[in-house]
Amino acid sequence: MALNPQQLAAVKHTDTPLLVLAGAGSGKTGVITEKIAYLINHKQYQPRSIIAVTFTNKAAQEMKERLTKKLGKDLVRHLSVSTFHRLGLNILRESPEPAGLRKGFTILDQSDALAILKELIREQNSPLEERTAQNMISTWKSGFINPKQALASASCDQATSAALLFRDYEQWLRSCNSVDFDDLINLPVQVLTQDEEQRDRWQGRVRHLLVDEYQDTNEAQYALMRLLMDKFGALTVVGDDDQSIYSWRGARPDGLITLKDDYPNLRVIKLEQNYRSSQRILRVANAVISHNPHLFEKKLWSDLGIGDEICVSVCRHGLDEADWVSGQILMRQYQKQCAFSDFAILYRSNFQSRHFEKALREKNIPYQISGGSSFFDKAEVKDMLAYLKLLVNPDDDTAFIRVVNTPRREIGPNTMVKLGEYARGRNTSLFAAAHEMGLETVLSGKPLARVQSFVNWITLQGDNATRGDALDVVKGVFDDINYRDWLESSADTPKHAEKMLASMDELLEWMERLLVDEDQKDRSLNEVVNRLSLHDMLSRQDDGKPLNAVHMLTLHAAKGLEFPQVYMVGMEEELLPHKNSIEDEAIEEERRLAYVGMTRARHSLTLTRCRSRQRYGESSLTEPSRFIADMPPEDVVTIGDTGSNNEERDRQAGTDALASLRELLK
DNA sequence: GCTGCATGCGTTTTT
DNA sequence: CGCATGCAGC
Repeated sequence: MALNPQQLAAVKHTDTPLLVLAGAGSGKTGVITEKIAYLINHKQYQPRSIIAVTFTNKAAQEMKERLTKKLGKDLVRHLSVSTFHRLGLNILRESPEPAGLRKGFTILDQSDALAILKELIREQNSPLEERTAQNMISTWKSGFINPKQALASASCDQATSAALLFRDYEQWLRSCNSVDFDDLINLPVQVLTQDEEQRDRWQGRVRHLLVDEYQDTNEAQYALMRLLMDKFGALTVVGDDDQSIYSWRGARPDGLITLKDDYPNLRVIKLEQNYRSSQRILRVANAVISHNPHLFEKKLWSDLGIGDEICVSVCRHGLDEADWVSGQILMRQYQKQCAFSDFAILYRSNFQSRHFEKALREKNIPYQISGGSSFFDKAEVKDMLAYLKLLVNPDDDTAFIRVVNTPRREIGPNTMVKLGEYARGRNTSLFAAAHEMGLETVLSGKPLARVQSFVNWITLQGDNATRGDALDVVKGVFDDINYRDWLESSADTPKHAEKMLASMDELLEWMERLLVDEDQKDRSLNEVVNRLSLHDMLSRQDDGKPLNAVHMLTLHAAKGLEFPQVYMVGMEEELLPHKNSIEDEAIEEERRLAYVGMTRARHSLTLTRCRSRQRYGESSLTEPSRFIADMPPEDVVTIGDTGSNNEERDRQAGTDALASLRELLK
């Protein structure tokens, strides 16, 4: 890769902390990979002394691929390139005890955590909604506030209730030997702070830490970062305040400023040349983002030619929009003889993908949806994962409850309540409680025998899994419980059964692939389960070739990626900017989201909006997104707009009248 | 204790 | 409109 002077300066600056302010498409990932190569090839750094951190598994994966091309497999194997969460997991795995964990601990995803909160809300008769509680707890945790402090500082009833849930939630997690996503950052900080030996180990190892998408770090991640590189480490962080889109997860865009206070010898290098987009795309994107206040002045420019106008297509409704976009893709693909994978459809919310999926399928256009990983939300997949989790960590109550009666073992709610109360009273997991003699005071006869037979079976399978070939054991487990038959009999339709069996095969396929790593070394079942929990898997590719399919993703998931032709859909008020953000007056972040989306485009950018849209089955008229009005008119071509909403309004009035008539007739 | 239907409810973004 | 939860019957 040929570097421009600023990029070169960023690569060669290795002695003091460095902040690279990198605009969209300015080659920041290239700078990170080049710098890693430079450190190894010219500065004689050991690969294992370099740690690179990204925010998504996808980004980590991509960086690894680029590095492999440049440095070869042998070197890359020793490099640490991962998300913050995986890095935290690695630290915890080496030293779980100071964090109050035991080997084999489980990672709960947010739906697992939500289920726990739901149960606690029931127990405590708490007035809170699960999601609200989860958000509050997560915010506390990433700010290093413990339940006691949360309770002490609670200034309203809601905060007090949440703090009480927080207290029991933390206790529940520890007694199940489980961690949530926040713990994967928090607990390592605790370990490195308290355990001197571990701190020395890690600090002795880290010579250079590189953080991509720095604007998205939250306080906990920043603390972890500092702890890791405090002794000998040097630091390179790369970020762009205009692309900060995770403040709802605790990211602090002003962290770019804090850095300067914490590291007075910080060097700042700006990358302002964009190598991705046409001048027109950049001009429009800049016009939109210029309405935001800025921490750093930055003028992004491109010499890739003026390019085509940005097209704004106004459609009648959602189905129309999907139809139009898929038609355009089909036409352009044919005209230009380009790949389907050159196209991307970007949207604000996952639910918007529905219509597009349908339209693309109808036209036989291949597509792939990234993010919104519905796969792990499926009940059958959760069940299977719960079995795996239980083999590795029998104390995982969440998994225990999930699978204890799936398939039916005639262990019903009555038995479970008694077992649960007994376990809570002794502050142990359900699994441990089932082994205690005292359980006979609350359970007896068949129920007791059934519970004991279940836990014995789990113990046996777990032992086998740690000893023998993990895949064989797992397959054996599912055979043993006749899981295939259970799926078939529990499905409402044959079609559904087929889908569930396909999910099962897919998960087994994943496991097979994950059980053997790049070096043909066997991984433990524990490691595989961790990867599945973090959704940290190799991207699904056939024969190692990326598939030729239209990309469909959310604006959040699109960050860091680029596509020759981009369709940004649903450019309407209440979608982008999102309704909640309008209410919260948090428009700046929505504007950055729009900016991120637009700057993904290389050659062509098309925006679409609908005059009316179905919401919860009811259709209603929409307003164009305010961001469209911010674009220079001379760079924009609008099509399909009849100039007013009249026609649509009439149609809408007719539909409404018909609906109310029907309502009356009922 | 389990299966089936009906009502009611809801959608931001991710590790 | 689609999903999940809750109630009523077997």
